[in-house]
Amino acid sequence: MTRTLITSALPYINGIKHLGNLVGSQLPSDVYARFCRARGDEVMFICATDEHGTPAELAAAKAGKPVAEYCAEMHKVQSDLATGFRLSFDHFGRSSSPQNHQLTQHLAGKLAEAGLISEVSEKQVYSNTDGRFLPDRYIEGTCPNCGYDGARGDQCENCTKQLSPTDLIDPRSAISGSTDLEVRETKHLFLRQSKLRDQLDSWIDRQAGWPVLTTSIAKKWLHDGDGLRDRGITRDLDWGIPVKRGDADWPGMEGKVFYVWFDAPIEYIAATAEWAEANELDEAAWQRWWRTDKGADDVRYVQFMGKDNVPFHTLSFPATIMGSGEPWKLVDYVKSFNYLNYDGGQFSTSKGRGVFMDQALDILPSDYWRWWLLSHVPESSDSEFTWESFQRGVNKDLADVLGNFVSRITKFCRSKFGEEVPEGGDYGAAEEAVIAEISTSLAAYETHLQDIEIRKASAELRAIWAAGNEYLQAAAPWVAFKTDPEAAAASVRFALNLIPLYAALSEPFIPDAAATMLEAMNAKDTPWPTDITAALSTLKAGHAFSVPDVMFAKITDDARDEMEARFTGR
RNA sequence: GGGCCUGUAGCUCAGUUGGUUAGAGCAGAGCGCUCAUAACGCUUUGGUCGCAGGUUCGAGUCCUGCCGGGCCUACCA
Repeated sequence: MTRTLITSALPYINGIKHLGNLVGSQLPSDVYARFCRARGDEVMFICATDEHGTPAELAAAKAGKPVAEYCAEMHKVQSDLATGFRLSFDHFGRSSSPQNHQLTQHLAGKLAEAGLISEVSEKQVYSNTDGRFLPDRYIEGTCPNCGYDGARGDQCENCTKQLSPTDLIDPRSAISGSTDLEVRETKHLFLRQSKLRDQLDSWIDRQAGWPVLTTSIAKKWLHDGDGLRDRGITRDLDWGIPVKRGDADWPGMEGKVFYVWFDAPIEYIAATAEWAEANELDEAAWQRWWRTDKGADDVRYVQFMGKDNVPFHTLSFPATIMGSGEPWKLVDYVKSFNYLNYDGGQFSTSKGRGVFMDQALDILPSDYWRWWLLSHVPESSDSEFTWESFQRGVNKDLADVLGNFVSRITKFCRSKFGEEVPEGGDYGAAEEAVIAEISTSLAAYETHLQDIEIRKASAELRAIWAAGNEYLQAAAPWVAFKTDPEAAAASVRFALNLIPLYAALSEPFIPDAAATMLEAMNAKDTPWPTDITAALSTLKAGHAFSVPDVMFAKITDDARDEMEARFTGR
């Protein structure tokens, strides 16, 4: 049996994510996971909250809560939203888990043993008022280049000049506004990625078929300037994984924690260990997914992420894995996405611009969002959410093409033959033609899903739905019924059989509607089809069904205008 | 500044290693149907493929330059 390990980039803990975050990783990874499962793969689908770092500490402070408590609450919120969107994670973990602490410290120890960790002393800005070191972008001041007074310590947003915090005139803390800042010496661990550059480079070269977006970003980092730079993997923070070499203390690193980008990808592995524990399984149960010496050599590992995450997944994390000298599973395919914009601009948390996951579910069921977002997923370039496009896509594809098909054939059957599959007549040339057409489409659909070409897959799925309406229109059982009821019965039987087929094929995209269709057709165990002829003969004469409620209500113009006004932001 | 991506019908996008008359969905127009969520089906109007050169028997596809949009640029994550 094919074994597929799938991870989605970890959503950061400091708030509810917007639709752009959702469509850039979790949603497409869910489609792929569901498809792999339906096809019969053994799947491990992992995600988690990314909980460490300065923004988490600040968000907790703003909420007036201890950071551990804040993170626990937000994890619950994000976990519930994942459920709301039907994200079918086998485990939704936390990067703050004991498993991740242990594994992160273990890997750091191995890297140190391999000579891939160096200690570097550097000067950083410390805020006495805030009682913390400030990352570059948390320092604001006046730009020495253009005079803009809101410039950040890493870059001036106004003139785009790259800065360092000490360049700023009248620097202040972006957190408190305090000017009581000083430069302090602090020691940090660096991952010596540069020593692994050639190994990483040739590894990337061997990955034929990765998206250009993925490889071009990796190549840029490998070859830009002096090549891949070493990277600091520790921070002066309270909240995080304490710096240790395995179980042992790390002299000189007391009070420091690992950098979130060091521990976050390790959480993919640790979350699988969390899954094992949650299911009362032993270590071997998760190790067979991650240790090539313990069964993971036949696993195919696919990662999903937004483009901003690519360097960490193609370079830093592989460097950690390779450098450890231990047989951990490396990723086989890195699927990356561009961004989804909101009506001519970016989604903005601070400006309240755009739709966030909790708001979306308040407005409409998850299938509506899943369908539109997935059929517009930003694969080749950034894409854009507009209410008009959302309304059109949902109304046309879901309500008119799929929903109305189910509605028209079940209601017609009920009125002429009752709520059971009618008897009589045989399939003929018309049915054979549809079978041939859907067989061809199915092959294309599966190819696109295998290749993780989500947009193309959605277009193919839609074409399969449309084939049902085309068939009904040509067969016209409402006409045949008057002169040849047997022929009408055969047509109706055939069309009814399309419903469970559609449900099985649609499940990766719209799982709730798929379940509704199967329930209505009294066909809950319908498998992924391998033979369309057989699939369309599954429901026999006399098989009882019920007419489902309207599956997708249309979005009216008024409702659309209302939502548009509500989410414009300020 | 550097790098990468992108510009194809009114809109959203496909267009394999260059190969005849550039495709799909939506929107528009016409016709048909009346089972259905005024839904469905059929037909059809739209494109000097961003601009200008070049290579080639042949360029949407390759090369150069220019113009527009976007992203990344390593201490936010």
